[in-house]
Order: sequence, then structure tokens, then C-alpha cells
Amino acid sequence: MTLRELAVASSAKTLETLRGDIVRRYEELSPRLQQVAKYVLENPNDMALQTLAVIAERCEVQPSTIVRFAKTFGYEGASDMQELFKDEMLTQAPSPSYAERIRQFSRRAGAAGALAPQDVMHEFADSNILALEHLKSSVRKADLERAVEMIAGASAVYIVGLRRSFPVASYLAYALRHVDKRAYLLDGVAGMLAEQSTMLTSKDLLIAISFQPYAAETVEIVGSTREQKARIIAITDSRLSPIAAASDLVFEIKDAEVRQFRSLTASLCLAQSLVISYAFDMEKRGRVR
Amino acid sequence: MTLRELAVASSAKTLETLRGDIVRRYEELSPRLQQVAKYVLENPNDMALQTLAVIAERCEVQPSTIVRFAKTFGYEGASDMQELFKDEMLTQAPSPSYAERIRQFSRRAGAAGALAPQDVMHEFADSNILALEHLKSSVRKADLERAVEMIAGASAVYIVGLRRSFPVASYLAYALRHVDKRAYLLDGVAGMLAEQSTMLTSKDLLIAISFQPYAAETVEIVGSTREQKARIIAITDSRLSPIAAASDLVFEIKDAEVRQFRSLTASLCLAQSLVISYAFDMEKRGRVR
DNA sequence: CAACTAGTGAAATAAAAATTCCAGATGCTA
DNA sequence: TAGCATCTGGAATTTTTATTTCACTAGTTG
Repeated sequence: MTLRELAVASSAKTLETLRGDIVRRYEELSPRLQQVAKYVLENPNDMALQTLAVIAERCEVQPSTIVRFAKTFGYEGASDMQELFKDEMLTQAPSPSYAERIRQFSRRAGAAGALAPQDVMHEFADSNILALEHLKSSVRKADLERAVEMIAGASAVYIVGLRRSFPVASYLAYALRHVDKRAYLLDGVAGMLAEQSTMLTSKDLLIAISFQPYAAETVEIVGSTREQKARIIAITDSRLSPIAAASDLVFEIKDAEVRQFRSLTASLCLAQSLVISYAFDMEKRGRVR
Repeated sequence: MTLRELAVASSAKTLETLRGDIVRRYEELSPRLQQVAKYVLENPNDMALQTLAVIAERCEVQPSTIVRFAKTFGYEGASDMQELFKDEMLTQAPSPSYAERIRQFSRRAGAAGALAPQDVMHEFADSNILALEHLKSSVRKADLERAVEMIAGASAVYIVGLRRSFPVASYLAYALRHVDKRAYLLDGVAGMLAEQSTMLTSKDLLIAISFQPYAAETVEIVGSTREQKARIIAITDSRLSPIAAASDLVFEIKDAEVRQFRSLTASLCLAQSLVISYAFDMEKRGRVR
């Protein structure tokens, strides 16, 4: 079947349908056309604003290929297809000024009324950004370095985080394994949490993650780990948290909170940073050795 | 004094300064040129996207007048001035090149040799912030609303996300349960992933989360779910991802990436927003009833 | 392995767009 | 009101941009 034959009778009339068409037919496109497809999906703005020659260059393709692509999807030519992208830009361009956006923001912050999903998302994104800014300024350099040392010095890392903290814990376990650190997630599958935690020895490290309301099991594990003389890093929301007292190192993380719902962004960012820093550290030592 | 003489030696280099120039010199412009000035100030988008002929017609002026206008403000020609408007659009439009920026950001910071943990953390925080900004501008209102509807309409929500995506999946399951939505996490404990997924019926919703390299199991589950006629929401990194094609709704999320390590911030923020929006929606319906 | 087919790059051509030019209109000054 | 300077519309020209064509490559089928 030739590409020409593939051409659909009528071209998509909105960007959304075009996107759908492209995705649906992606597999059957020729390699060059796939290149274009990818670029089109990821850089709609360029399609609207640039000339064919420029787009072609960025796709690493000939201009004629772009024309072929357009025809494949039922357009007269590339210009015809570009119209669509221009329209899209015009209709959704943030032409209304910043002032308007600010007003929307304050309105949403104030009234507790019904919020559109988009408003909710913006609110979340904004407060997560705040939380990250706070993280940057509140975590101490020395603490980070010490944490990396502790990870490097441990023969294995055990991680516990239940309920709300579970995503952070699972991320940590996953990431540590990826940088070749032995990491075990105490996940309590089959109610074996206590049993899982008895495996810790004095050469191991426990990373415990817990936020209000602190899960009793996590607190318990921190306690018993203490007795086994293993080292403990706590990621929690207060120095007064029940897991803080028994820990060797405490990261106090203030995560974003929007109407009761706390976020995990800052905690995850910290987790990520620890893992990567550890990886760098290993790399450095490896080279030195 | 002729218009030619009025021309300033050097053209404005940003839209903002050009705007200033236009306003300042408005009075001394000839009537036709004032017409153009007015239009330019009020329809910057057209300046970026339309041809001279179109703009001229909308100003009720000859194309040559637009050229004169551009020259009056020190540009080579109208095309030269249009560049400025296009640039403006690219930088402040919800540009998918944010994805590119996020990647570049990390590359830049990565160039310097061994980084201290704190530097790593700052780098992560900053690129997560970028990713969140991108999220805000790239996710479409209508998609969010549709997602909420789909969640509300489902008799149960199944969630699959393995490996790197697992934290997001587990968070979603946790959060949905907290707002009293029946949610099941397909976690593959005891190798029962396929068995777990056979439980889906046509009244259910599957939320699948997968990023490159796409976990084969997730792709498989999406496929079999499709056959069972359940609805599917995909959270993934490209419209061309193997789970996108079979999905009813696709969220394309560009998360931060620092040296191979991708973050989950944006995905989590989206997950959060969906859950809370759903909760609000329920609340609203409840009140109406 | 010859004959065909689809896909591709590059050059040729066509189309469209931008720019320049000029003749006439307008309004001002002497 | 004659003379001058500026402005303006529209046609002519130039430049840029899009499209078509064609020859070559690679892969497939009989």
C-alpha cells in the first residue's frame, strides 16, 4: 500500500483529531514520516510559526517530506496543515494579560467554591513549586553529605514508609537498586512487616519515612532497629515526630499541602537527590581507587 | 519631518520595548500608521501568525503601509519585525520545548565535574520546578475534566504502574481510597499481575502509568483491558508510547530528568490533582442532590 | 536475479508573499 | 493659488517559500 493510498479522504479539522490520527497511524508510516510525526506531536508551535525549510531541518528531513506528510493526512499541502496549528495557537494563546491570571489565582485561593480541575492542578503545581523552593533553602549541606556517607557505608539499605509515605519509600528502593545499592523495601506484604525488619544488622541502614499521622508500624520498626544498633535516617515533617528521636539523622521536610491533601514532591526530590549524590560519590571513589 | 527621518537607528529588540516605542511615538505617526499601530498593539498574535496581506486587510491598509510601519520603527522590513512577535509567542506560549529546556537544564549543570550533594539537590529542585511549570501550561483543561468524569463514572478504578512508575501508581491508589473511591493497585505481588487484571469489567476504569522504557507487563495489561472494553487513562511520556494508542485519554507528561534519572514530580502532581478534583466533583454533586 | 514498488533527496518549478517604486492626492506655506 | 513636501494606494518587482517532478536506492516478489 503506498503512502498516497493511505491518505484519508478528508483531513482532520481540529488539532486534537489530527493528533489522534497521527498516533493511530504512526506505525504504518514510513521512517521519514515517523520522524516528522514525532516532531509534529512534540513541537506544534514550530509547525505554526516556522517555514517548511526550518521545520524540515529540525526534523532532519527534506521539505518535500513535510509536504508528503501533510498529504498523507489528507491535506492539500503543508500550508493547509499549518493553518490548523496557527488556529490552535490563536485560540489558546495566553493573550489575556498576566493581570487576568493573577485575578484568577486569588479568586481560587479565596473562595472555597467549586474549582475546575485545571484550577486545582495549578494550585497544586504552584504550591509544589513553593515546597521545592523551601526544600532548597532548608536542607543543610552537611546533612546531605552525612546521609550520602551513611548510605555508602551501609552494607544494605532497608526502607520503610507506609500509607502516604509508601510512594517515597518505593521510589527510594527502586532508585537505590538502580545504582547498584542493595536496597530492601519493607512493604508489609502478607503482614510480615515485623519479620522483615528483624533482618537488619548493625551494618545496615534504615531509611524511615513518616508523616503525620505517623503510622504505628513505622514507629515500631524504628524502635526495634535502634535496638539492633543499625543506623537510621528519618525523613519526616517535624523534629518532634516519633521517628525523629531514635534516628541518627533527621530530614525535616515541609511538603506542600492543599486543602488537607499533602503532597510528596519535596520528599521525593530529597530522595532523588540522595540517590544520585550517592551514585556520584561511588563514581568518584571508583575513579580515585 | 518625514516618516523616513523618524526612523530610529536601531530597532527594538524585545516586544516590550517595541510596545513602548509605539505608544511613545503614536501621536507623531501619520493616520495610516496610527491605524497600524493600534492594530499591532491589540493583535500581537496576528502579527506573528498572519501574512502581510491579511494583516493589511484587517487594518484596512495597504501591505506596503505595514512595511513602512516596520521601517519607521527601525526594522529592515515587515518580516524583520514579525520575527519579534514570533519569538514572543514561542517563549511565552505553552511551548513543548519546555521539555527540551528541562533536558538542557540538566545537561548544563551536568557539565561540571563531581557535584556536592547540595548542588545535586538544587539541580533537582530547579528542574522539578521547570517540569511543574510545564505541566501547568501543557495539560489541557478539557482532558482533566474528562478524566474526572471517567473516574466518577467508573464502578472501580484499577491502577497499574510498574518499576519507575510504581510510586505514582501506589500514590494514586492510596489517594483514591481516601476519597472513598474503590481503587485497586495491580502490583503483581506473587507474580499475579495477569490474574489481577482479568478482574476488570467494562464498567471499570484502568489508569496506566508508564514511561520509557515501557514495562512490557503494563503494555500487556492495557491491551487486555482494551479487549475487556474497560476505559483507559494513560499517563505517559509520549503520544507514541505503546500504552497511548489503546487509551481513551492520554496525559503526556514531561518530567524532569537529571543525568538519566527521571523524576516523578509532574506525574505525581497530576495524579494528585485528578484525585482532588474528583473529590470536589463528588462533593458538589452531593450538595446538589 | 530481473522487474517492480515504495520511499527518498535534491533540483526545478510554481505560487505566494514581501518589498519597492511611482504617480497622484492631500494639505500646507508663501 | 502656485509650489512644495509628505502621504498613500496600487502595480511592478524581487525575494522567499511551497510544491512538484524526477532520478536513484533499497527492498520485495515472481
